[in-house]
Amino acid sequence: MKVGVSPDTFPPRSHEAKRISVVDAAASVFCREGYAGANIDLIAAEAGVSRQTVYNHHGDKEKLFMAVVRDLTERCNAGIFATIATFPDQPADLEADLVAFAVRMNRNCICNRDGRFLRKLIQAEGERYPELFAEWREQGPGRTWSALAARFARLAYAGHLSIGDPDVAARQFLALVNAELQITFMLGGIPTEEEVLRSASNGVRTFLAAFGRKKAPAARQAALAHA
Amino acid sequence: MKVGVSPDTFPPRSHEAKRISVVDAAASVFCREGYAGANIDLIAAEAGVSRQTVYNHHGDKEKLFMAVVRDLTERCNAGIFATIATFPDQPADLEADLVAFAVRMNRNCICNRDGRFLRKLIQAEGERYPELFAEWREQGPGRTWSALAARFARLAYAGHLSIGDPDVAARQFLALVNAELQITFMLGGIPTEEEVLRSASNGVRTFLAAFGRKKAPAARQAALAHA
DNA sequence: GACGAATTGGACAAGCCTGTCTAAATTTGT
DNA sequence: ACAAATTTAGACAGGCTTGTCCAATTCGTC
Repeated sequence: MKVGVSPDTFPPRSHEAKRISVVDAAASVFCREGYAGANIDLIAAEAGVSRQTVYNHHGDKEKLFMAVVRDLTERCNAGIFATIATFPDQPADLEADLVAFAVRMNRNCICNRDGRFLRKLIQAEGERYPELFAEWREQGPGRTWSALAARFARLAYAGHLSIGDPDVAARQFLALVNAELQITFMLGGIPTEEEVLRSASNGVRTFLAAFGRKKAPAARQAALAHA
Repeated sequence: MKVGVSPDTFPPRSHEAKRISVVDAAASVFCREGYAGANIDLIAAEAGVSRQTVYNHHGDKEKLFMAVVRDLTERCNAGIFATIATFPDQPADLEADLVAFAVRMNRNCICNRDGRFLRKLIQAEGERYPELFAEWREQGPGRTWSALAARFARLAYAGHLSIGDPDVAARQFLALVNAELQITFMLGGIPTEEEVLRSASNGVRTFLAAFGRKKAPAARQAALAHA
């Protein structure tokens, strides 16, 4: 309607650019100040546009907030699935590969701008907009865990791991590799590259101690039969 | 000054009762609405006192907020250490005892009112009041992990566990037994008793698979020697 | 260069919130 | 029962914020 959409050129250059700029600034301010504390004037200033432009593009504060959440959800999910695609299916060195994967997951999905912002908005406003975040819950963690569980199941099937329930293993993997970063996340901080690596290394070591392929599966099955 | 403090009687009965009532209501409202969105009138109404009484007791909104955080921090820490005191030092059934401990930890420290409220306030306002929450960080998680690590070290020393770094093991224990509750916590929900139990059971099983003392150390070492 | 759309800055009303003040009512201890 | 302290309801000023309106300006396009 508004955009003529000529064939091979960006029709609304600065228009769309400003829209994005507003959403980005809004994400930052909503996270820093909370929904109630966020100030439209501040968002406009941070986006480098006038207050009126914010209203032109997004209607009102609540619609702007929803646009922010949808935007972050979409980008985060894209990042997560792109990262899961790099899961080591045929590991040369399983421990090293899993650590590298965990570090990628942290850097690209959890510690980056979108991840931190979305997490904070969910925590702060999740109860106020249940339907808005229900969507995130299904599209995000739900699918993430399934996809990751499938990868672990494949590793188990190939004999690299010894896993009971792949869904449980996937959740525990994520919990383990982030175990030492919880406090930093809680306070909104960004862990250093070294902290991420150490947490991932320790987590993967424990994960493999629990699920790593046992060299003597017969003995293990015998022990289980005993019980 | 204000309180005469006669020897053996509670000088300000309903006075102090109202103060507590205000702090409790304030905790609830601050959590639900965020600091900026919290409304003193609403807090007063929820506490069953007049707005003026809130100001009489706590001065202004920011002081009230600090009182809330200190209150929650204190009670949470007390609960945590009371629960850690119930750690199974001489376990009859290590797995069952650790599961029961994890469930207690969840019920008494993490899922209860104070725990949920404090977590949410830390997440939402931690960056705005660094010094306020730095205190929590040192007194809470710092000491919790040390205390828990000491308990695990003792179990290891007694031959019940095989642990490298007790601090890492303590953090990973907490991460594992809460692995399946993360999403619920994020959205401010309260997991059911059954969910808590399942997460704890799965977490402890994996924890013991990684750190449990092997029943047949000779066979295991033989297998390792094989490789 | 000219046209139309988007943007800007500012003024503006309406509403809400904090924090103070007051006089009346209530509670507390003696 | 009395006196002091506390609590209450309500009014109130001051400040801030949202969302609208409008005239002037800038920008992109033809």
